[in-house]
Amino acid sequence: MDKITTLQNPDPVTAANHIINGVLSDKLITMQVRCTVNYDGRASSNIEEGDRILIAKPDGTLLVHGDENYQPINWQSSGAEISADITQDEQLLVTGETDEYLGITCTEIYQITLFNNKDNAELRLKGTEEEMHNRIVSNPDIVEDGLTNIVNEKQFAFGRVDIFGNDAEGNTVIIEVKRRPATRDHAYQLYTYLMEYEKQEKDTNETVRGILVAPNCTDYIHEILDDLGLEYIPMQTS
Amino acid sequence: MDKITTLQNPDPVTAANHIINGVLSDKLITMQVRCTVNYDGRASSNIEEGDRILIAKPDGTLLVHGDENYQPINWQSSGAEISADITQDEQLLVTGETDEYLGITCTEIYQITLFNNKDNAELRLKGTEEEMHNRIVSNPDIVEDGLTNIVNEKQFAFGRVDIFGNDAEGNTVIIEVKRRPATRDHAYQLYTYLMEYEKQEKDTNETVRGILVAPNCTDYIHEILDDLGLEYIPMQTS
DNA sequence: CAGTACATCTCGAAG
DNA sequence: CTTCGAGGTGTACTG
Repeated sequence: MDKITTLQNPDPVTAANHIINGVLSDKLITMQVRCTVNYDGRASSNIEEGDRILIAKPDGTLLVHGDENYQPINWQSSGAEISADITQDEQLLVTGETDEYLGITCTEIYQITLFNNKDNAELRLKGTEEEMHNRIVSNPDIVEDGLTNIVNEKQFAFGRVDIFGNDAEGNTVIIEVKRRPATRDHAYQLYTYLMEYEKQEKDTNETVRGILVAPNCTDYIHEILDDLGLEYIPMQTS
Repeated sequence: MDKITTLQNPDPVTAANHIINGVLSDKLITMQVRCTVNYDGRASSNIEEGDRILIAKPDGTLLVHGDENYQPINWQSSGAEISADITQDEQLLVTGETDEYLGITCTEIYQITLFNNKDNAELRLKGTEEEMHNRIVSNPDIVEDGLTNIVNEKQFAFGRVDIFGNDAEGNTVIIEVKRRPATRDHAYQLYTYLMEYEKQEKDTNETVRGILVAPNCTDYIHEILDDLGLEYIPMQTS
């Protein structure tokens, strides 16, 4: 069978049949069309007529891409039931339905491509937060010399601490790890852990330190950390 | 000029010229190819050979879509410089570069489509957080009877409080509004505001309450709010 | 330009 | 099945 089946400027009925064909045989479908789009679900929207690219995937993903931006202008996530019909005024209507509705009414159909694709490869990604955790746990000295009793992902009533342990002086250390430059929210999260730990878990005479580990930190965020009595240690993702 | 220009099974050199042509004339480019993908930037990744769809937009967006999921398996956001070249072993290499690098090496080129699209339509979306703010400010009773001195977006040294005011007993009220179900981060944010307000702003005898307004809240989040001495008020987006 | 917060977030993993 | 948290999050808006 051919990898590619392409129709150019089909009439709506031929187009609908072609699409249904592609959906039934698990093809990756791409269309260049002029269309209006209506969405109703978690939010609702509709868009005026324009030229767009549609992608329908065998897993039920339906994307409407315009001429700019990473994001589709409208979409249905995987799991939708994709179908094609003819409206009363003889136009192609492509729909993706779950409990939400996405309808694409096509006034012009420039091209439809069915792609009989094969893709078994898997993506391997490096530089994740998990990797940073592992590096710290296996060698805590990269955060600070003398850290001991390291526990990864320690659960408390108030939340789950990324890395928990003691410093060289025996003080309790709560470490929050981020793979992105530090933000206010990161500071708030660590601060809340510190306060709640002190309220719920702290022994008398126990001193608790909060350390934010991230690849970067602006002066502004550093001030917030200072205000909140927290420390910052830089660490790259890889 | 034609809306659509399509090449099927071009040789790599013809393909590269066609792509460069499309980029220079601001076309929306779609390709069906067999390729490997390498990414290096905020993270890094590579993925083995497989059949995929490429989309290159005139704003510099470059998407590599597989046969499942809303998300591309790899991409470059708008602003990238898209180009096409021939490798030493005579293969088509499509790249998108900013300070990050995305390289797509094509071992098979099934089809390339240039789409001379026109899209001036705008999307209108309903159900935002701003709407919720407005509803509360114009009628605070929907949060709680007797709220007064309501200030929207009040700025403090420690951050910007969504809604600030007094309750019927004259206590200070800090309200954080979310249009989505409450999360841990929302609780931590509000808690930090409360603590910092008490530390920096509170008069003697002043009592401060923190209220999280959101359309929904799980038991787990409600426990966290309870632990932190915060309140939750449900409110729908529309 | 950085900082901030929303999003029809998506998506995978864990409980 | 829901819940939770990360993501190369992207995106718009404010100062």
